[in-house]
Amino acid sequence: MAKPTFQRPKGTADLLPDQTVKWQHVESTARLLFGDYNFKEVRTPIFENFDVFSRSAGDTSDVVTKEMYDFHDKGDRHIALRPEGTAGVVRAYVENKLYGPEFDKPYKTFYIGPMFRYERPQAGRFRQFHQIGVEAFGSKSPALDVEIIAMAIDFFKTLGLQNLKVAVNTLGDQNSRASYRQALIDYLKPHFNDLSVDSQARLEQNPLRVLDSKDARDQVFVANAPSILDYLSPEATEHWQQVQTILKALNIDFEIDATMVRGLDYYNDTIFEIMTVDDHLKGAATIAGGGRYSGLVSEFGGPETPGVGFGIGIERLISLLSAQQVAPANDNGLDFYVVNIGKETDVVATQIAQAIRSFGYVTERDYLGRSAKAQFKTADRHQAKYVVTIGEQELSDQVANIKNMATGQQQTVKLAELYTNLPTIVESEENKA
RNA sequence: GCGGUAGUGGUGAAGUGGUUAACACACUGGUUUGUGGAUCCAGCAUGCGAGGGUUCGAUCCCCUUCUACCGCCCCA
Repeated sequence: MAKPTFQRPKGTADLLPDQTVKWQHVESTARLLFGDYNFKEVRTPIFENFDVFSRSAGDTSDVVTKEMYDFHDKGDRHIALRPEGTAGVVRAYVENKLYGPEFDKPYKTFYIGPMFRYERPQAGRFRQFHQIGVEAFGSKSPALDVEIIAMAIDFFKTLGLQNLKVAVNTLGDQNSRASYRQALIDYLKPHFNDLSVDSQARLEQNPLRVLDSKDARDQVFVANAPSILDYLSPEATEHWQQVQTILKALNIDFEIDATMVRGLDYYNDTIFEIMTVDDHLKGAATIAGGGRYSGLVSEFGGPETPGVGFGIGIERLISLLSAQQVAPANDNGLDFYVVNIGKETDVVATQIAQAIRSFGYVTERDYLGRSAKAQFKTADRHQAKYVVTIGEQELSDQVANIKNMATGQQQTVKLAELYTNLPTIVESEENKA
């Protein structure tokens, strides 16, 4: 019998050091930049009561009906791994009474962490994936919508991304949306039999989704479908106009995509997506999506409070970064490598390595008792700038050799000197070069 | 949930129903015993995702399963 082998769960990934540098870069950039916009980080549980998500995302959304990663725990509680970040943050906002008068409005926050959806993995899609998301509660200002879009773009530009497209649309307020919904149904009903099977179902549950269809049969009708823009209430129109005015004032390139619909049911008014026009990601071109919502906070028992936010897919973002070759490379160059020869020098080798590290130099040594030649090869492979060599003779003389790997020159220094004055020695070496 | 392609060592990969599973890279050791990037030499898969089956015999044929990749749905 072979030993049982273990594989990571379907749709998950192990991120190894050459990947984690990129992740750290993305995350630290987000923390820095979002901080500039005065957004503060929150960390909420990665699992919640199932109802937190089913209540917020909408019962007809695919996320709830088929993609929820849920289970019953030992206390028979119905738990779900979060499929997106907004619901948990809203829950926390209400539970911690962050709508209280002592908190700033809008309450601006961001989060970074794993999300889970039970679906078939494929390009840019995983069962555990990660999002950087932001939410701002308590203001209906269109300026906030735009600021959030601007912040996302700022973030991508800071990372060095190019070829991005910003698509914006409005869903209108509750009334606009309801009347548009009816208009759409009235328009599509006569063509029911010519629609794709998927769209026939969508027409019943969420007719706006038909607009999003990629099926050629549907697109024929979508092209001539009534536009949401013609059904906006005066308030919704004003909000929408103001969003565009500010976007233009900030010189943000955007296009209005009247057929854009977002997957989660809670959105209204402004929605947007940022996607790449690189064909690298193809089916996963959208790297950020978000919009304005209302009703969520009250749904969780808080006061009626508007919100705006977006989510960025970190996997997709990093894959784009790599494709556009703006991802940071892993730098595993060493400052020092300690070569020790003979078993007797094993203890002092560690003492030397520790002393060098205490000055802040990246230091490695050999732990396998290998030959001097082998140790030098390793030092070279790791591009060590200096190699410190110590053998039995040096040990009894209380000295060590420091070799500058670039020049090949080697000098002998007293151990006491190395322990106390290494930076000075290094400095004089660097001045020579 | 549906459809398609694939699965050989650390990596890239060749391969065939039948004795020792090419080649390359990487790695390790050596080229007179304490010093690096070159050359040369040597070592490195009882194993061909897993489990069954067919067969005298299977990495190569069949079934199941797992996983990855691609597409649909949907989405980050």
